[in-house]
Amino acid sequence: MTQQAKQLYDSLLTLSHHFSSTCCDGNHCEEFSLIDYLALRSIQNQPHCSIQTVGQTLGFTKSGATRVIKRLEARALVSICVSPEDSRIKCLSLTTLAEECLDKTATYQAEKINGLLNKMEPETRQQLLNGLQALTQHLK
Amino acid sequence: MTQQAKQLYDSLLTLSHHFSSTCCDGNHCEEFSLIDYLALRSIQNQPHCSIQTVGQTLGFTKSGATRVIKRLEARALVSICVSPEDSRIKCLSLTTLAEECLDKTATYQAEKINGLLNKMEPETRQQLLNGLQALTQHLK
DNA sequence: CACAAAAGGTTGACTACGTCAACCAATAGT
DNA sequence: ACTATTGGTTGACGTAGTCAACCTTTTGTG
Repeated sequence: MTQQAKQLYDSLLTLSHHFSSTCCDGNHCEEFSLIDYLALRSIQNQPHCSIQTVGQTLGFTKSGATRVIKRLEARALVSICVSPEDSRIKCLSLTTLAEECLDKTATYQAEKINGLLNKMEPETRQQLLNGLQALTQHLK
Repeated sequence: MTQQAKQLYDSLLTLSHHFSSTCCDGNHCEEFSLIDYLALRSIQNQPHCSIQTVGQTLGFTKSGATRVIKRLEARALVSICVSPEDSRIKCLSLTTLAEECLDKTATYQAEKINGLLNKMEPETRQQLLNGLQALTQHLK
């Protein structure tokens, strides 16, 4: 039982290391750190995402979040405007460049993962997917 | 199909972020970055591990590897001696402190993971484990 | 209404971490 | 012997995030 969990932990750490940076290998697309990628996705999923919201999803302080957003803005990946309701808050949104890059990256990585999955039995594959989704669900 | 892979990629990134630092929450034990933890495990698994070997398993340059080892040595987690066969090479080994910490950390994390696994069906659990191990195997 | 408290965000000083290039020492090849 | 190669170290550098202090805007209260 605990043995099972230790093996799982091992696999998870290996995977974590492997996916700690994210790219789509050239193809006129940006390369992202895991953090930057998750920040962009956080902005993508929230309608009027604030800077601190990004910080919370990443587990950063607000100053850290500011810096992440700053560099994404410098790369023309996010656009920033002031909230009409509360002028302290900044509303973040993705540029079309960012949308494209996220899409390309997801597709590229999905293909790579597909390559791995195809080496597995179809039902094992589905089981893995179900298991992982259950696991990430319970993480929250 | 690709949809499946994209979902999987999502889950993997979430997990990667979650496990990017490793601790056993006090308990008289050290807290590790993912890198430091993997470096220690690399040393643990290799009989007479050299510095560059660590660098290779982490995907670092040799200078990066030197720096990782240096800080682990400063924390009294690795001991270094010169290889009797080739005096250019340094042999790394874990101190007993490191052994203890790795063990405690693995146990602690395994318990946490067990908590998650227990929320899943027993067979789903085993399927997840099998699937993940297959996946990490194919990564190499 | 006024004024203090709270909340969003920014910035400077700092620390941690890894790369690059140049370097030293030791081994290997011829 | 003498050169090339290999393991390792170090200084200069760039990136990245924290902390604390700060500004600005909003909120809450007497």
